[in-house]
Amino acid sequence: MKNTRNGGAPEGDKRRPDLSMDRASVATITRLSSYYRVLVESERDHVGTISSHVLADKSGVTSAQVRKDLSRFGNFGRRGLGYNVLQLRGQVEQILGLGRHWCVALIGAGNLGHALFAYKGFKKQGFHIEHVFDSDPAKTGELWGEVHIRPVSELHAAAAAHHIEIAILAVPAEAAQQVATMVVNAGIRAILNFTPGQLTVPAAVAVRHVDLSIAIESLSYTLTK
Amino acid sequence: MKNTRNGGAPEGDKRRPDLSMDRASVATITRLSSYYRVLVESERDHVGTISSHVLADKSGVTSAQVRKDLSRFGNFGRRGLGYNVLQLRGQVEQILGLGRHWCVALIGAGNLGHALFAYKGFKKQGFHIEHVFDSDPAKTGELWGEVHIRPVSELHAAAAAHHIEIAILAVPAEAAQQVATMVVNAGIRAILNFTPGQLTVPAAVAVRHVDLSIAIESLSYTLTK
DNA sequence: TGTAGTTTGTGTCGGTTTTCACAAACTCTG
DNA sequence: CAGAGTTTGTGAAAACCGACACAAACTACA
Repeated sequence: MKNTRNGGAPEGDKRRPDLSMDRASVATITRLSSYYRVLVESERDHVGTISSHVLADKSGVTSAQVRKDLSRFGNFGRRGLGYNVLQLRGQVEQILGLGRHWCVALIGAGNLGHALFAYKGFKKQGFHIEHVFDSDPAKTGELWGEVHIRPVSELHAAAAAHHIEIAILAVPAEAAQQVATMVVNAGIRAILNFTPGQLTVPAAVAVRHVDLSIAIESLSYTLTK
Repeated sequence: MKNTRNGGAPEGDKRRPDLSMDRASVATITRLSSYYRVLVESERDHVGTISSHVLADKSGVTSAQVRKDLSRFGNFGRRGLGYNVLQLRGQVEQILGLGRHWCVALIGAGNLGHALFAYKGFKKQGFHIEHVFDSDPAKTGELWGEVHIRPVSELHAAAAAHHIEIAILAVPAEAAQQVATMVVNAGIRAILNFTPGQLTVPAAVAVRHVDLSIAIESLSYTLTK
């Protein structure tokens, strides 16, 4: 139905209504997320139009970078004017796959797990942690808000029954690989990994690594000079 | 016969006993952190020597990458043999500025702040959260382990008195910039930022951004395809 | 000692990403 | 409506980064 190239509209319409093209790099997507945040903020402040320059300043990149990034997905701007905040927010939302409901499972109900569970940023963008698992029988059965903590052995069944799409790993380092394998076997294709160290998973599974130690070590290096 | 270790040789010696040279990229430092983790693990398992190939496999990169990264800081390996685990661990430790005591302040004693405070990975690598601040009077005065939560208004004085080197920001988004400015004014030159959005600070201040939402949005994009 | 095997360190190449710079497209004002 | 001013979109250049491949340096063992 949708031709990927130049639109079907004859009328000399050069616009590309395109939304999903060949894979963009993680760096590009990360920047899009920043733009998105700025756009939401601008929308809240009733800003109607925003230029690549302003968007760039607020996101900490160059204006050329903003234009290149956006033009990869379509011609969203108006020359001489800039970008319509409302429209662009919608476009970026669609590109990033936001604006819908994602079913997320949290595995590991320790300190970090609890903080992630309570973090409002996830839910605000459609990522709902509706299932929590832990291997510790002492934790199992606990009630967090409306969510019961269940043993990880139930992960497989729950994933199938509730269509869990993303797993957040917040377990001890020793258990990380084992749990990751369980997640994969449960049919979940995306992992947000908060454990240190490398996870080995099939190529079809997407992994994003958030490593707290590495972040602070990078600071330490900079300070040491 | 080049000198292998020591290196007391005067000039004409091509070796670089160098430890800190011109800025390496954040990507390089991030990989060094991964190597470091593998080295510590290997040391614990009484592995005496490790090749770039093995180190690469365990870190999820190519062996050429490992050698390039390490050779940027010195000639640590022995051809035909590999790297001495003990020595290399020490070298990387020194490059990253680990193996010493860092005085860290945590600002924001909410859920995330508490999880970060309890995270053992920091202390294990020398980053000691010895000061906790919060603006909420309800929190102020609470005792976490041996650390009293103090009002942020005391940050400036505490930073000077105790030589705080790194600040971890875990405050609500709205307060982020304001608190960051306070941190800078207190003379702290490194910030590990867990709040969403861009911080504006002088160029002399190092900032590393850990953005939970952006990480999960990148997954969402990938799943959306 | 000599020779076969191993592994590092690095020059070089290829690809990707970012920046630059400018024409085209549009707005705005008088 | 015309002309001045703005801003996008995008080729082209530059910078950056990782992979490759191989000589040099070392080990190991007969």
